Amino acid sequence: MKNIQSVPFSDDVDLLSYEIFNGLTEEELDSLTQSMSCTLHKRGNILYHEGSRINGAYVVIKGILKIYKTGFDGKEQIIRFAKDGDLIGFRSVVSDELACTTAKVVNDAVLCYLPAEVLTSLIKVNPEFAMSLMKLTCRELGESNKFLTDIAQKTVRERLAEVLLLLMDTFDLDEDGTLQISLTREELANMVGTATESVIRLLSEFKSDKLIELNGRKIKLINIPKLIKIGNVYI
Amino acid sequence: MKNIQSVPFSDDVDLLSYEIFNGLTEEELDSLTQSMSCTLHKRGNILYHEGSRINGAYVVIKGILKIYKTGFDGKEQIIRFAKDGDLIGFRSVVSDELACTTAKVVNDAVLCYLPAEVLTSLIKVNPEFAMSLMKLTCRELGESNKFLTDIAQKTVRERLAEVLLLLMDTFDLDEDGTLQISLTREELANMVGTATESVIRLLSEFKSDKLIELNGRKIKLINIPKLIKIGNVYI
DNA sequence: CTCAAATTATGACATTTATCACTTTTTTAT
DNA sequence: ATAAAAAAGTGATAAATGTCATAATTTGAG
Repeated sequence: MKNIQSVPFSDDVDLLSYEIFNGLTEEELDSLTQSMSCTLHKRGNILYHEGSRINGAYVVIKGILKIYKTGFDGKEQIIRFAKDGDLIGFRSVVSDELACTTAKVVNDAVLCYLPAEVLTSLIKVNPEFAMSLMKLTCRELGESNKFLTDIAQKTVRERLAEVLLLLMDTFDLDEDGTLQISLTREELANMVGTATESVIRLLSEFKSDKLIELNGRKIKLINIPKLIKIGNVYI
Repeated sequence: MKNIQSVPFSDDVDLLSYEIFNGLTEEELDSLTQSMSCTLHKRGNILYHEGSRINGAYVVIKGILKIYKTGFDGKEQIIRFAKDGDLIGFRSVVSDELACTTAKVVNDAVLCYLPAEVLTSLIKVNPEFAMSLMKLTCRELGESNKFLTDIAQKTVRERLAEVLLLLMDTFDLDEDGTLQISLTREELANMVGTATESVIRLLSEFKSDKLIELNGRKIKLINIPKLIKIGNVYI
């Protein structure tokens, strides 16, 4: 069994390159580097479960994770994805509540663990760090509210177009316009908030309408302005 | 015209009694009291509009406001209500973004204005205050994600039951079990994320099923356990 | 108090979306 | 390489919800 889900990661990691740590002093960064342990996590590995107690946050060095909630009937609702430079799990650490989401590795990831004490003491010692963390949370809150409104008011078709554009913004396209992330139809459905079959049908429609091209899980966006129009996305 | 939408409010306001200001020192509280101006706002008054720049936050001393986003077709989505002791508008101040919601007075309110500079300097000077503000935001984020999942996965019927219970938790019931807040059917629909007609029909159903009693905008909850069951609400 | 405006209510109907049952294709583990 | 499992795809159908039209009722400004 490939049950070795997390193994030590030895490469040097340069924390400074991550936006969140901008405000830290030289010494703070050094001691932070000391107290962090980095591990490699395989696809499918769950970092923490909704409802569990978290004793620290993770810095995503590499890879992709999905952050989702589980509805009462077991269906996942993907809240967001985390990628390089993102800090996950700190919401629960800060608010001192149980994890309200599950974090699962989608693309193999290198993660550095940041113990709660270290995080909270940094917040208390370095106001600039506290401020940037707060900014982060506030932005997330803004996005969450935006998405809430979309799910409440837009049709599934609109939301799917929007999600494709969101994935483009988050993970970019490669040279030929293909989304750099590949998700199952079910995962797409869990982002959009609909049934898997609905996503399958709508993707086919988008394909017939020459908005996208499909190649297994690879989605190539070929008419972005039209997708923007369908999704009623203004930026 | 009753266009006098905001008038000075002279009564003494005891900031200490609000949870958010717990961590402040005597002096900080004093100077805060100095720099704040309190005003009375009438029902219907809009404090700030989505998309506008905010130069400060407001402490709600008394009254109720609805915080909502406007969808692309003009339909409101109520994100939450603010009442005594709540701090509103600080998300935009902290994240340094335009307001992503509109705040409108539902029940006449006394609000104290807290200029951005004062707020940010407090965050930088007092780590405990920063921490409690961050906790607040993190909790809000948790709630927003919870609601997002509910809207994505639950039926309108379930969500309406849930919203009634949420209103009970937020605003309490009076002696005979009636919700202390009265909203129009449209406002309820804008919370639930559905059409006004659907709310009207479902409320009638709940009434026939002896779960609630209706008296104009007053809603009396008479079978809370059943509402919990219908709404799939676990606490 | 009075009247216009807003809200509530209701029925008929259209549309969207979910569900179920099943086949085909792809992925994954050994 | 191959079998088993997972995912993708499709059609038929049901259920939920939105929309529109219109009437009744309530609210609130003057």
